[in-house]
Amino acid sequence: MPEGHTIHRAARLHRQRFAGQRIKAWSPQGRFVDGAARIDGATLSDVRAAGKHLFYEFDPLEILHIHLGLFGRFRGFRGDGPPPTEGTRLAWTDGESTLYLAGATIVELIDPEDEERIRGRIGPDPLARRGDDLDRLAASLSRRSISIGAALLDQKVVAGIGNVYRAELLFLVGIDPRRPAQELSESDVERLWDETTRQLRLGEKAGRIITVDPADVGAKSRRSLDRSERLYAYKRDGEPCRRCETLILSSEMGGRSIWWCPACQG
DNA sequence: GTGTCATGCGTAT
DNA sequence: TACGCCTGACACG
Repeated sequence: MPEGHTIHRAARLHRQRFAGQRIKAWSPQGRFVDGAARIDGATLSDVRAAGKHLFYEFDPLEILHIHLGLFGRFRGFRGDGPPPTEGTRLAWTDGESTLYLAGATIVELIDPEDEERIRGRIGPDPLARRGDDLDRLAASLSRRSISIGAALLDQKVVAGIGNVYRAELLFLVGIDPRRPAQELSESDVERLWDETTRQLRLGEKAGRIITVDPADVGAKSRRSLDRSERLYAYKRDGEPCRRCETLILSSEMGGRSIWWCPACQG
């Protein structure tokens, strides 16, 4: 569900499916009636993702800003699809496909300047790489007197990482989440950023988070991994590390639970 | 049916 | 640090 990979995937799929199409929009739940009326009959011209934010641009110009929060979810259907659930805030169709959105924290129409403001307050996005990302990340980490585990959940540090990726990425690069962000070496930061980019790209493609190397669980391919085999650390407290059998630990960090292997993540 | 939990985040204290 | 907000899935009786 909604970490950065989900958001970028939604942008890509919705652009493919609906860009250039005239949209009929409504709000089954009734909490976005006015907004839906403003995009009803407009043509979707572009869909952009930035970290965990989505921006849908319409012609005549309207910008729909969506943030899925913890529970937000899209559901897409060929044709009309089933009736929307009670919580469906926004529904639209172009006649060929139907899209439902429920549970999102933010569903609003904004001005272009608002989009810029939102983009300006988030950090480098591993799924929208720019040349200076690594420098921005290193500079940002060197300024923070918090643990790397807490830093990774801060969207100003990296835009798009959530609680699953934070645990998994730190496992993959062998860094203890409790280590002070400032103390990471240049090469630690570089490895972390490369792994972040790699994993989010894989997640965007697959539509789910799978970080485990199939060889570590005796499987042949990533696709064949069972749901219970896809992650190394997240929610595995008390279970043996998939690489060294040491029991996975957990604690609170940055207001959320985190899990790590005390042996692999020195 | 009820209770709990969740891949988020802003605001109040 | 706590709480509220958004919804739905699943465990439990």
